[in-house]
Amino acid sequence: MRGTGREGQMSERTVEAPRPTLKTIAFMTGLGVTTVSRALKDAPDIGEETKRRVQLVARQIGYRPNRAGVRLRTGKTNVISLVLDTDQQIMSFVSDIIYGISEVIADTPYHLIVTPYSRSRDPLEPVRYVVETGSADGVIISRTQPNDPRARYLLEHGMPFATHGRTDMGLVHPFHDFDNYAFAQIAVRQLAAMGRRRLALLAPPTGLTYYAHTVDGFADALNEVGATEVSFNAVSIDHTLEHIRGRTTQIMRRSDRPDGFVSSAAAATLAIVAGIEDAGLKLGRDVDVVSKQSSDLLHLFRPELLVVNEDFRLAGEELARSVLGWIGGKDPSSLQTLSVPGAVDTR
Amino acid sequence: MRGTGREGQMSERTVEAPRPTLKTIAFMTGLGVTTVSRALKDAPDIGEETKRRVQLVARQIGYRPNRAGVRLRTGKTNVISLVLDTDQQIMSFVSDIIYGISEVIADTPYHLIVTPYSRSRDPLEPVRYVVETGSADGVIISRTQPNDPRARYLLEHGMPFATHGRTDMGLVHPFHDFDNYAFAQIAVRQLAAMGRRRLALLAPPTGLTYYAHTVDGFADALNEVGATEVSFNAVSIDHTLEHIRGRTTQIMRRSDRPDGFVSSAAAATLAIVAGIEDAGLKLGRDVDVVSKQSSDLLHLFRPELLVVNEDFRLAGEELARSVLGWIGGKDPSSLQTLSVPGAVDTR
DNA sequence: CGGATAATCTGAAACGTTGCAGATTTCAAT
DNA sequence: ATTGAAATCTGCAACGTTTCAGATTATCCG
Repeated sequence: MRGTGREGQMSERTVEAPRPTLKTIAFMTGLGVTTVSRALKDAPDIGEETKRRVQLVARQIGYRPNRAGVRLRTGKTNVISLVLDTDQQIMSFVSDIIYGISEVIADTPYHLIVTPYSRSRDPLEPVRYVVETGSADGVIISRTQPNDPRARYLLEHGMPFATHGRTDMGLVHPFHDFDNYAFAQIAVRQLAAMGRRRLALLAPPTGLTYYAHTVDGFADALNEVGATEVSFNAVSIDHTLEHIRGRTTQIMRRSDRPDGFVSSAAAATLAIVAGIEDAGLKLGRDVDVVSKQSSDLLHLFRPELLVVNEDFRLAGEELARSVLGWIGGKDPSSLQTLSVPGAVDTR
Repeated sequence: MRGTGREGQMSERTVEAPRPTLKTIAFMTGLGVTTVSRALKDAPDIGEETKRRVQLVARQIGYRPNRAGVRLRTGKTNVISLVLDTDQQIMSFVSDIIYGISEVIADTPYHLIVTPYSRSRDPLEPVRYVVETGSADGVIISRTQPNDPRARYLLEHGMPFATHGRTDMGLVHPFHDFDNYAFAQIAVRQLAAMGRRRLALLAPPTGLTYYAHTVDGFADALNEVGATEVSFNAVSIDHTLEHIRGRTTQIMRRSDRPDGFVSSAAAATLAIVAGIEDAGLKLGRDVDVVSKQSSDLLHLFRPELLVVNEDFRLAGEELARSVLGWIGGKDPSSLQTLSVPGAVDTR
């Protein structure tokens, strides 16, 4: 349109008005910068008319406070950091959580930044980074452990956070959790109601808090319905699908094989079913499987599967609300939510 | 441990040394702040020994430049913004892309911030926000369209970016794309080699660039192998799984039903197979399906499925490298990568 | 009318960083 | 010795914001 041809990557920029600042508004209104600043935040010592005038102008010219300025002056970053485990295999939940968080912070000044870490390295590292550099006002962590060094560290350093999953350290902090005790319980009850008596559990990895919840719910319900457990302990949903599949086949070839499975993850369930069929057995006839899932795919896979839904988007929303609440000064103990599973969906 | 009990949420904080700044180092070394600043960035007008001294001290006390300070002064944010469509259903790719990006920026000063938007709203909104507020040094966008207003806008405003998928506007910018033309082509060839002659394509949504690529590859290969197309145009992978399933059943009940499918997404493939079976037909006998997948699940679902893998983590890595490259001054035309699919995995 | 009080506004300083325009010192060439 | 250049270092100012400690004006009371 304009220019001679190769202007170089950055130069075609049209002449733009520089971004308006407080100074701009101050000049336009004839007021001092301080007054403008205070007027915009509705301070009591500014005249009503002045406030309206300033706010009108600000809106008209599309004023947006400069984040770096605010951050430098006040230390407030308006950032939430989501700490993610990069070498996780079960990834489906990540996007849902992110979407959930996004939705909640959409009409706040907050930004979401993703802070990855590798489980093989120091799990404290990302959290320490955030605290030391003050790069966020709040943190969300997942894969929570009963005695979670990250939660302890954040608490000690006064950094607001929320955990996905509970801890068990006698410390109070916001969390959101899915009631995995209830999940295992209703799963077992469902299987028992279908006449299944020898049940195996594919549990979460042992280190995480919800491992214990799941195992407890499973055990208590077994007891309640008078069924017995077929040990499947050596495996968890963190193992590769190949591994789960192989171990399932093994266990299904034994004479004392289970006639029911409870699976804590959808992907793992695919492997379990494959393993069952590798052993020449049939789902729904020889064995039933209750599985958690976070998106509605398992019924397409095998209609016979029994599923319980876990909503990770909701988790993201709750987690975001919790951190924001804590940052906003609410009592952490009031920011704890537990999502109870619905009934088993047998389709 | 210490204290009387209820100290309130923020107060347990141990007395911490304030974060070191340039001033701290200046004081410790007896130098001026400017000198320290310049020494840390290895400027030519600072003595060698001084540099070593300053850098040593900086490392010892764990100096980390204050991002707000840098940003305020220089405008450099050290942030990459990933613009995401929040009401996307096929989500599996999100986490992979994020992990890929994270991996690349891990040993750079960059942070990744996720900027969500709802497709129902103005797609230009998030991109405009980033440009207007200068909240990132570079942007990554997905769901790229042939004539993409976001890419055009970013280009016009001199904001470095990379697109996941190509555009077709005669403008040059970095991108990473999967070769969907090749995918459709080898899929068709594979089906033809298995004796399938009446093929249907479950394509990407029409608005996106890779729709055309896929359709072209499909058509060209059909022509090459002398097979015919059974139109499946009214559906795309963006439809609900229920919808795809129903339409598949319909088409499979027709007398001129297809004996082969090419599917552009794994989740959709589940629905296609369900639809096929709803119609009383059998995968591998009556019909074969070639599907793209991004994680290795489809073979667990039905071993008969033919799959081609698309690596979204790689995409994330390439996209991150591209934006960083552009920010770093590289020629955009040198930052375009195309990922060619491997052979069809028949297992 | 003096003096207090309230209401409203304001400049200066500071947060941490970097670019600019010197300042100081050293040393070689004249 | 004088000049000049090179090498090395440094104050100051500015980025945009908020807090602090007033300043100014208007209003009210006795």
